[in-house]
Amino acid sequence: MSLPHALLTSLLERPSSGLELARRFDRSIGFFWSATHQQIYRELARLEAAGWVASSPVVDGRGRKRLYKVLAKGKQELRRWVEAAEDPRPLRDEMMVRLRAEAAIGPTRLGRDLERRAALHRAKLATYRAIEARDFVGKKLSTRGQQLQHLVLRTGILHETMYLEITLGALAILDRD
Amino acid sequence: MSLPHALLTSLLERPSSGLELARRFDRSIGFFWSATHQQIYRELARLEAAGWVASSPVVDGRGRKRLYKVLAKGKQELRRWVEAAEDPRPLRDEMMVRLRAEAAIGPTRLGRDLERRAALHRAKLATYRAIEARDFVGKKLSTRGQQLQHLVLRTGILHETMYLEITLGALAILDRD
DNA sequence: ACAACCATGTAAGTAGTTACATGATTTA
DNA sequence: TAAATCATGTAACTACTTACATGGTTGT
Repeated sequence: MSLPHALLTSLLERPSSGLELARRFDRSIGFFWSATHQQIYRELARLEAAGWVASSPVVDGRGRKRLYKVLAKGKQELRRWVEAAEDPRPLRDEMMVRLRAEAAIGPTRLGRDLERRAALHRAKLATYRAIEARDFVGKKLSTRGQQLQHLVLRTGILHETMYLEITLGALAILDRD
Repeated sequence: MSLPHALLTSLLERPSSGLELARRFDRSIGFFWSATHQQIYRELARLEAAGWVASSPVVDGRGRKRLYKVLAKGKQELRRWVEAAEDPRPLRDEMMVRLRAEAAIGPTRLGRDLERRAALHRAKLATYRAIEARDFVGKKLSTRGQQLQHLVLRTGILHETMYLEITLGALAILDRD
């Protein structure tokens, strides 16, 4: 159950409205834990009911806009969750299932989709590298927080690099026929 | 929606009962798409209702045991699914959320759980490497199917190697204080 | 006035998890 | 005959997705 804690983290970094959170999720934290605006609104209501955040209407904002802030109880809960032991969720990779299926019934036209996906991996990689160049390259004496944020970004880069290689490896095997 | 197709693949490799499938899922395909026996029984009933598999009672087996086989329509559906274009599911990594939270509110005792997880990654890695040594090392002239299966296994090895490194990297940052 | 956008939400459905239930067969 | 194991299921719940609804604000 990471979404409530992802929201708490994001709100600690900057108090926001639901839609602002949804938009920030399309970048930063959302790269590792995505959520739609429906999920976010529902979860914000739960966080408020639990006494972890408080909201107030924004007077100069449009319509029903509300600003959410983390309360002390919310920060406590976030700390509890960060320190709690939890097993990693088992790997779920649909493409591995497709590759085993192709091994059983192939040859198929799986290659077309693999090429499309290679392009997607390259695009994500370019995005991550641009963020790294902008925020982290050439800056020394970084704080603990910055080093951790850099590590998270490098995880994304390694992940995409690895899956790009796997995709190209699969294409090489399929093209051999 | 990969579970029905993972089951079709596994049943193509060998016709089985629900429990046998559940057990095979703890090894092989289950490394990439895990499922409990409850899910598997429910899904087998759906596959049969859709006319993709057929089942018959096993006379010498115990109790209500049934053997499931893939029908021609099921094989067709599997081929359709393998060839269909589908975007990769967005990355979901709870630990990345925890690392960002720790960057915001740290220091915490996250390190204890990171060490526990490093051990889990090492154990998975040892399992995968043992399978690789048993099934793939030193065998040449492998078929297309064997090459694909090896690629799937190597993906698992790369994945665990990478997350082990990330975990150790996070520990190095946290231990600096 | 009207389109485009901002902001929050409801409703319905699917996938997956957790806990429990049932009966049959083998083994000690 | 009791315990362990095999085999299949039901029930209740949570997380997530997809489609749609509602009303306010800004720009033309």
